[in-house]
Amino acid sequence: MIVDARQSGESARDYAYRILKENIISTELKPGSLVSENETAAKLGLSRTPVREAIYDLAKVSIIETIPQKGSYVALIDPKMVEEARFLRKVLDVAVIRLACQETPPEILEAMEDNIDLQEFYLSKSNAEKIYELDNEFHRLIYVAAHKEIICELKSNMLIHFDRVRSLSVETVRDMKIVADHSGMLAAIKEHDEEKAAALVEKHLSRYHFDEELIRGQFPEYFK
Amino acid sequence: MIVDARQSGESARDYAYRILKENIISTELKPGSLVSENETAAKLGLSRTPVREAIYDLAKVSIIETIPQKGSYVALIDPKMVEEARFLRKVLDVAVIRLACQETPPEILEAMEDNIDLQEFYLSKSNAEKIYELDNEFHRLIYVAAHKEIICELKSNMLIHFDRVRSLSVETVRDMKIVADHSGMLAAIKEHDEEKAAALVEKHLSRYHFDEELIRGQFPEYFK
DNA sequence: CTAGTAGTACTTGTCTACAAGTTCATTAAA
DNA sequence: TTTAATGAACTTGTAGACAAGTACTACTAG
Repeated sequence: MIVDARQSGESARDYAYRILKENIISTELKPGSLVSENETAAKLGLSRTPVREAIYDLAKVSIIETIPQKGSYVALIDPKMVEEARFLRKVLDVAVIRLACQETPPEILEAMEDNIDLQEFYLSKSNAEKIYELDNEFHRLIYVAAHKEIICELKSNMLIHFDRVRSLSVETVRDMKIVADHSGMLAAIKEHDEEKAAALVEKHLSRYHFDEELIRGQFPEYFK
Repeated sequence: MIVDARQSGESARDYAYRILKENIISTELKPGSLVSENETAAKLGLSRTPVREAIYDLAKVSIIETIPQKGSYVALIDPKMVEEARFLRKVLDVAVIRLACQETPPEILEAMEDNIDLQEFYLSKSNAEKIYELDNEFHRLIYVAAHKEIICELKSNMLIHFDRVRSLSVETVRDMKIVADHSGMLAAIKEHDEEKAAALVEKHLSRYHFDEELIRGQFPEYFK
């Protein structure tokens, strides 16, 4: 497990959650592997309690399976679960961008513009990790514009299933297109064009296609 | 706080979660009131650990607010949060019933029929509580038909905001209509009529209108 | 009488110990 | 050799103690 330092102001629970989530998405913690509360606590320099709470959070969206008195395991990749995550994202993203088209405060529009500028900057630097972060933040801004922050939070937990298979896919020229998609979405929001925005979101999400057969061929032992 | 007995097979955490949720929805635990981990643990005959976990779950959907070293409080009724819950329910219910219209296994259709029969039975007995349970179960069956069980679970957590204001509203002749709505939905699913089903869901949800001004007038101190 | 301070009684955050169950390897008996 | 029993080493579930911070009360000094 890759453990980077605890950020200042981060509670033990949040720290454990962040590290576990990162390691599950990157499959540094392999699907099916045991995540012991004690072992994790030792690695993070914490006690069991906050680690346990973080594991429980992850278990709530079925990305970790806890069997009483036996152990907590990173869930195998379950195409049904990936589909649930994809579905949730699509349905909510479309519904929320429609709201954002109706009204988005100028300061959010500015934040979106700044975000896209940064995306283009890191695109020129080929910094995929930064683009990933900015991508998430851009979509979160749409939820903020629609006053749906809690829903955004719920969605992001479920998205772990999605992000994990995404991290297993070899993607090359995708970043350029997604930055362009974001520009299009911002334009649609400014123009109050719901239909255009909704169509863009659908197209955008289709870029994160999950080629199950390909990944299953490469990592058959990761699948349910 | 009203505490009924722990069900067999129910973990301490689930028990604490269930009791807290019921008391928050019924406003037996009043908005703004303190929910002490120690006090709750004592009342339920548990230790702090499972109670703490339950409180944390509720805090994740902002129905409880925990202030470090100060206390955990039942959230005041926040119209924004009620709206987020209503929005989540509407968007997901519509999307999911569309899927169910495409294909629903016969055993689920049977379960839906049985459920509606029971609703009609309890309607004749004027048993509102049983109808409430069957209502929830009916909608859950739609999610099962669409293979979206986890999403249903996520939704139900958020719905606490919605159910709480619902429990504050005096509703009289609503039950008859909602049972009829359910029959209509089942028919639409059988006929694979997505548009009809979606329209019915929208109409159905409009019956749970939240008359903010009325409730605010009655319980101003419950509001944010 | 007022202002400030110390103390008390709470709160949550974290840690540690113990209870109870599972798994697996080792050992002894058939 | 095979099989069954036993115990050790794990796991999570729960409980309770301590740390640290907040709020309020009562007392003391001016």
